[in-house]
This record gives sequence, C-alpha cells and structure tokens, in this order.
Amino acid sequence: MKLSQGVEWGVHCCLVLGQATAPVPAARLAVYHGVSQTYLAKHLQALARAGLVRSTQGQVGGYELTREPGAITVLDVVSAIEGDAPAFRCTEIRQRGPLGTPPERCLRPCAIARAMAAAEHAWREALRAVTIADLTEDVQEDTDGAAMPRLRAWLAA
Amino acid sequence: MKLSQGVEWGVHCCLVLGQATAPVPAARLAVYHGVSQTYLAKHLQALARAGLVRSTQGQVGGYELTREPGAITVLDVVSAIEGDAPAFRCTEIRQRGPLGTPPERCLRPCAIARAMAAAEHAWREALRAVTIADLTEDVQEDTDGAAMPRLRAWLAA
DNA sequence: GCCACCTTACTCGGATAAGGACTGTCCGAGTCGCTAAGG
DNA sequence: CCTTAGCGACTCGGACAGTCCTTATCCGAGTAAGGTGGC
Repeated sequence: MKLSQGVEWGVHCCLVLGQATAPVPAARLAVYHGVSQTYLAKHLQALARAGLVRSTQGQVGGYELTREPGAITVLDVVSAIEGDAPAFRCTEIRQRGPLGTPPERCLRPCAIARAMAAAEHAWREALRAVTIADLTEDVQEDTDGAAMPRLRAWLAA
Repeated sequence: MKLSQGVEWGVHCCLVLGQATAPVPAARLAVYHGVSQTYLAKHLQALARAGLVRSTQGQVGGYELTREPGAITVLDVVSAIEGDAPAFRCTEIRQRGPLGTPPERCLRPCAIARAMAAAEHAWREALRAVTIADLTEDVQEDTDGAAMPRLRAWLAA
C-alpha cells in the first residue's frame, strides 16, 4: 500500500495557495517546490476537478483556492488526488470455492471487509480533522514564524 | 492508494488455518477459496517469513498457525503481506526550491508527514484491535453458526 | 484624448510514452511416509 | 516378528514472464492584458 507522490505535492501547493492573494501559475508552484513543472500540472488538474482550486487562464492567470484554508481538509486533498475508491476491495471470496456461501445469504458485507472499512474510516477521520490552516500554523511554529512571511514575500516578487 | 489482493487472501487463509488441527497444503487452501494455487503460495510464503504460519514439508505437510487465532491480529497479516513501509513517504519538499529550509533546521518531521503518520497510526490501531478469532466469531454470526462446522468437516475429509 | 481592434504572450487542459510494481506461473530442492527386504 | 534401508510421492521455496497503474512529458486550445491605429 502506498500513496501517490501527488498527495504530498498537492498538500504543499494548498499551503502555498493559502498564502497567496492572486492566482499562482503552476510553473511558479513547481519552481517553488523544486519539482517537475509538467507533472505537477497534472495533479493540479485533479485538484481543480475536485473543486478545491479554481484555475484562471491568461497572462495573470493561475490557481487559487476556492475556499479558505480552514475549510479545506487534508482528506479533501487526498481524495482529490487518489480518488474515493477504498483501499481494500472485497472480491467476495466467501462466495467462491466448494463451500461458497450463496449470494442470497450474503446480506451484510464480509466480516473482513467490515474490519478493513472500519480501519479506513478511522484513517479518513484523522485526515478530515486536519485542515490546511492547521498545517500552516504547524509550519509557522516549526520555523519560528519565519516561513509564511518569506513565502508571501516570494509570491509578491 | 490500494491494498494488494494478497491481503484478502491472507486473512481468509488465517481464518481457515485457525480451524485446522493438522497442516493444510497451499493447494488445498487455494481450492477452498477458489483462487490461483501458485499465486496463493507466493503470499503464504510472505506469511511464513513474517512468522505467522509455519510450513511443514513432506506428504502430510502444509501450513499451520504458529499462534492461537486470538493472538494474531489483522494488522499482523497486513504487515506481512504489504510490508511495514508507511503509505505516505515524505520527500522533504520543504528542503527544496529557492526557499528551502536548511536540513539543520528540520529537526522535527514535516508537519504534513506528522498528520499523515497520525492517520496511519489510527488505521493500524484499528487493524490491531481485530484478531483472527474476532473475525471467526463474526463469520459464525453471519452464517448462523453454519460456516465453521462445515469448514472443519471439509478439512477433515 | 478616447475607443475599438488586433497582436502577443501567457495560461491551462487533455492526449501521449516510459518505468516500476502487482499479478500470475513455472520448475527444482527438500522432506516425510510407505514399502520391502534382511536379520 | 522387528529393524532398517531405499523408494516414491508430496510439499514448499525461490526464480521467471505478463499486465496494469504510477510517473513523466509534450503540444494544442483558450484567454486576458497590452499596444496600436483610427475616430
């Protein structure tokens, strides 16, 4: 089990966009993070499709958040990049083989699937509890309040 | 993010082995579940490497649990199949780019990595709370107590 | 001086290749039980 | 009748291809700003 690289990039981009006062082009976000410009663009498209960011074309275009940072959770970003499909997919093994349970007896999901779904629910809730604003504050504390002012100055330049 | 197919197979195999009183060959487990024999063998090797099951060769050989079902958690099986690597891998984006934070300033893990790690911890704890014995009981209830006796009879035949 | 048009440059968006991991398969090494011969 | 050596069959274990998804990239469509010419 592994998460896509794009998740990390997407969250970082949301942190940056939360500090911006004007649309930021994808290329500028890529330079700031030191990653591939074209590939980051692909992930930003996913964020746009999910409605987390809005894209503007033209000379002063770019990406900007559609909601305030406190209203965007990490789960929103992860779901936008990774999709909503559950990590564990029950293939109904219990219905197969010589002692397979008939489908009409399988009213509830498989016990294994239930346990897996409960664990994924806990994972999602933990991600839902953290917003972009929370992360921004954490980064501020980690850097003694230096990161965000520097970032805003770099965005303005 | 998706889990390997082998996780589902591995848990099901542990459920069966928990009911067995003698080693069960991999081929028999595959027939019972209606899955590929050779591919299931590959995943059983992973369970053996993790010390969850013991393999015996020879004519009456096969696999058997090393611990009682109540002492094996779903997390044990998932870790055996998927490995212990965390799903989210921080690539230290904060250290890159024109405003990268110097490594000597990065004492704590990245705030994003901390949030992701907390969520994964919640996921792991939820899986650790469920044992093979718990799942066996759940399946019993789902089938009105019919599944395990039938399984034991099939194993004896 | 003001307005409309055009050019230009910049932006995003989807369609297109390469690499790696999961999936699926095979055959060889090792081990145990059974059989048969000898004492 | 008991012991022991050999044989045979069954088991696991690691090494080998195929396929899907993630990664990475490119070029075309669209848009807004700025400049220029006309009124």
